[in-house]
Amino acid sequence: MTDFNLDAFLPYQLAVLSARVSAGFSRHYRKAYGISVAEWRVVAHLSRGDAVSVREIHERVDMDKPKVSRAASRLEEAGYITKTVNETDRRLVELKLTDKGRAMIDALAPIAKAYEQELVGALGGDDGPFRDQVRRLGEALKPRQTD
Amino acid sequence: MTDFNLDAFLPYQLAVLSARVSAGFSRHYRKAYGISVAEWRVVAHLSRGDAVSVREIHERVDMDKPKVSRAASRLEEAGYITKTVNETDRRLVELKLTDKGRAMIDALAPIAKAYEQELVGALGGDDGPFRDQVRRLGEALKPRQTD
DNA sequence: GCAAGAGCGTTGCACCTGCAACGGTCGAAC
DNA sequence: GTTCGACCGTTGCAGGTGCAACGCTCTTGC
Repeated sequence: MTDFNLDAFLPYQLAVLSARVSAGFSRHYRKAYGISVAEWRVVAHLSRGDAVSVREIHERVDMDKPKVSRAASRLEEAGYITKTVNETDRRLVELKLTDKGRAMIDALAPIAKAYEQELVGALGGDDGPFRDQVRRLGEALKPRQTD
Repeated sequence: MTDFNLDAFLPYQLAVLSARVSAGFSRHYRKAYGISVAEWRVVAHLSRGDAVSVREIHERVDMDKPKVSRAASRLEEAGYITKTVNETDRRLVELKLTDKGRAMIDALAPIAKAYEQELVGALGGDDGPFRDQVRRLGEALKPRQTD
């Protein structure tokens, strides 16, 4: 009889860890700004400053197009970003932070850094090897087959 | 002006990694058995053999009660488990694998082990330190505060 | 025995997500 | 200039999720 120990199963451990980490951080912006994880990702990506298309975010952040599109719509409705049609290519929609959105990211960025430092502390202070392995695993799984 | 680099943000990296790892594994059972991640977790937890209540799974696996309840209902409908009321405490529902469910976990367990070995390989062969840190981080975030 | 409170699992509801399909726009070939 | 194909973003739809509230059952105290 198979006795499978879920607790020791790496995919499960990672899922639980990731959910806790995300929940721990999202509590910092969920209440204060009313945005979700998906919306946070879009805003964070826009913090670089230049206008970005939906497709670009879809490729850089790992979210599918509809998810980005809806997150952007919610952010626009909340006044954090603007959506304007690119006049040289009217298929593209340019997303851009408003002043309100900029203020939000300015407030959240240090909180994010601090939260990350908490995590690093929990790791024992040296996060280098851990991050390397996270990145290595992510790379190994990036494409799409194995089936 | 804040320039937040999402790619280097640990919570983001973990979320992406976890999603990829889960997707990579779920492809092994999604098509073959038509079950979701939540259902997989319930079945895996039931593989120990004894009947288990919804509440016990809710506590052990990190899923809230409604999620466990619905996953169990789907599994029952698919014929993988049975749900019976505990006669000594009629508030409790005992979940138990059917022969069909047992056959599924017997088939999936080696696949899960093999998949895990793939991940270990991608880590460079020595997964000990990585698992330690995953566990340590998970422990640090287990309770409920930071606010 | 009975009432109040706590525990367990389910259900309602609003929201989000994944996938496929769609309309609008651009570029290439003729 | 037209037509065909590709691309971009949005929308429909079915299904899953989180949270709160509910019904049923057990326990506790009287």
